[in-house]
Amino acid sequence: MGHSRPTLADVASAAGVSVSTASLAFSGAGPIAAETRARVLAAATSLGYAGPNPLGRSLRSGRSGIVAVVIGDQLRRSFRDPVSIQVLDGLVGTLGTMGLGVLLVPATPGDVATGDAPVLDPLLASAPMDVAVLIWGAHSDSPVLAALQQRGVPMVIGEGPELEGVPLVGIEDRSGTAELVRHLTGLGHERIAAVTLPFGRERRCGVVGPERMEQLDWTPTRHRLEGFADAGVVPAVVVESAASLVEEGQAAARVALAGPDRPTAVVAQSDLLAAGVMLAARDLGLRVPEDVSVAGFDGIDLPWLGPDVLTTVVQPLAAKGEALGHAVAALLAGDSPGPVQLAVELRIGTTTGPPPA
Amino acid sequence: MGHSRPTLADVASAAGVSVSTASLAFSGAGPIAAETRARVLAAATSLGYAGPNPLGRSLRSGRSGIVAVVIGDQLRRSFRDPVSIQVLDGLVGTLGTMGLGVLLVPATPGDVATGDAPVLDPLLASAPMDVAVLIWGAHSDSPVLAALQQRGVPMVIGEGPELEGVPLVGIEDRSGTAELVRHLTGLGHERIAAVTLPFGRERRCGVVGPERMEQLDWTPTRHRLEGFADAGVVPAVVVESAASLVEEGQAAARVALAGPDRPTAVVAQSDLLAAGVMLAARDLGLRVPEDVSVAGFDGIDLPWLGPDVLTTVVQPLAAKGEALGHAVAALLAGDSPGPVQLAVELRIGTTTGPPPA
DNA sequence: CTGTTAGCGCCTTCAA
DNA sequence: TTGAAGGCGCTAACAG
Repeated sequence: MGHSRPTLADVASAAGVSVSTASLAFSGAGPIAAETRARVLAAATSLGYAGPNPLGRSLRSGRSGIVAVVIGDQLRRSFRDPVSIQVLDGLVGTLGTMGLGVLLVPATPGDVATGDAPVLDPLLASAPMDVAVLIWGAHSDSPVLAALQQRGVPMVIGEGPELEGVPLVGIEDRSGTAELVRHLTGLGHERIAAVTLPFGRERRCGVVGPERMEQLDWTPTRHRLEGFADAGVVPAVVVESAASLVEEGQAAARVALAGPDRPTAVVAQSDLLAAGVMLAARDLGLRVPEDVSVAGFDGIDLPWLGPDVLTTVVQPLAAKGEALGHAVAALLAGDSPGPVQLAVELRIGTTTGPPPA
Repeated sequence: MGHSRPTLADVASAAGVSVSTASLAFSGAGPIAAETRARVLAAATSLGYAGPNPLGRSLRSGRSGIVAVVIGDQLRRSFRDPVSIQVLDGLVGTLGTMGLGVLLVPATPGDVATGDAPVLDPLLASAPMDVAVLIWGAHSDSPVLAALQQRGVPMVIGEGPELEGVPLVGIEDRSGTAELVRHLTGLGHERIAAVTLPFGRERRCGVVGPERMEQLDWTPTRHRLEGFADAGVVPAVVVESAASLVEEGQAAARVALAGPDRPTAVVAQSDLLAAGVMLAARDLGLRVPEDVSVAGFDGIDLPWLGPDVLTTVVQPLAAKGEALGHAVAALLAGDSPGPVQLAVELRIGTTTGPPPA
């Protein structure tokens, strides 16, 4: 009783003005006498009024100022990867300057696995959001897309499939990989293994055969594999990983480097995977790059690789986040921005060299 | 015109019922005939109505369903650390089951450094939020605290100072460190170095003297140092790091292990720092643990440490996130939960052993 | 420059 | 079991 938080009406009456005048004093969106404004602000201070309630403002304007970022099943899986973190950082920063906040929305609920039924997190259907960003991959058949479309929430996709009316922000995965592969063939490599990112929703780890190749439903994975073909190379073996993590790369490399006709080079689709490949090579007693060359993708810091510098395709991660942010802004302004394709750069390190004689 | 999204009123009139009845059909919070309900739902589907608008619901209920998580200056700094990610994951999961979403709110704006003035991110003042969580440390004089208190937003603090009426979730940093230090003294170590987490807002890297010790304003750093005293040990040298990162630990260790009277053991206040210490030791030609013992804190996975297993104090990270989530729930339910102190566990690995003879 | 009026979409009394 | 009415806090028209 009595000590509920003051509203704009309270402030207005304390200052002896009308509510709309008080509103102007805060928003500044209209002419107001400096003295009136000061009086309103003084009244606000004395009442402990901290500014207009965002809930009222939202309802009135139809905008919440909230951008949902849809993350995979679990945060710890999606964001153990510094790649995602850096993109998110660029996004949060860009949106922040526009007064927009980022709401983390899991695609599926965190508590219990419900077996087969692809249950969606209720937040997807009920949380306030002006736009949704699918920051890292999206499967074309994802129920997430359907749910958002049903709500009429505009979307921005990072690294995903092309969808009608959905702005896309990607990088030159394909030509970047091609350039990397040409670097290796230029050094004389002929048997090159590929360690890939996940293929789709169900995560597996192991050698990819023709039938599995048909199930490939993750855009960056596909693009980066296509880069091999562009360079005129058929991988000696393709090993799929279950996630972009060091230990996954290690497991995949143990498979890729086994067998009689060992590849002389391994191209991993992420730097973390590449780091795992290096560890596996070390465990197998192989020197890098004398016995086997290793390359990655992303260009993140890996301080613990020690004296080695990974050969990799550097992608502009923060810029990707910013581009996603600008696409969001454009959408909110009523535009429908076209796809953005950011440039990558091949960085030659010390982990690639000529194949063993 | 005309194709604005349908409202509950539209659905109600299409179904031939009143708005309040239609509301009941969706919320289920009241008696309604199954047939009426079905009719409303059918009308909703045919109109493409995706459920009650969260903005209207929020204004009415006074709740946004949004929990702000205040992050440090930059995401990439705060969340490059797997420790924070795992806590955040536990928090997002727990809040998700209660229908609450997590909004990332930077403490300071991301775009430009404004020199001296400690500018706060405008989201802190204007974003909708029912509760704010300061997940990782809070300085007692932080303007963030003042801003939130001014708005009347209830807070939960992880690993921070005790504040009147603010629930705190912490771990047994102090006794955990003490136990670790006793393990080392039990092995015979007498000269033990400490590599600490940051001391406060201004990040430095280097040896800590008495005057700097007075400026210590970060709770976990302080607690973990106090653990030394509890074990009856005065560190041979205390080196402060600027962040919990591998390269920082490496830099700190280069300082700690220099000089004539080299410590025989290094206790780092995080596992990432400890990993850096190990790299530095390797660079200096020191074997671990034969020449120097190394211990950490956190218990995260470090697959690339190779055959070594780090001796460390394992803290329950996901459980910390869950505890934060439960504190939020309690606050929203009108309770004021007391402080929570989670247990830690000393895990002896292969990186600690007797000092060199 | 300031006040009046009219909702934004929803939920919750209360009465029928 | 359903309907009618009121208002959550704010802002955008318009009128003065």
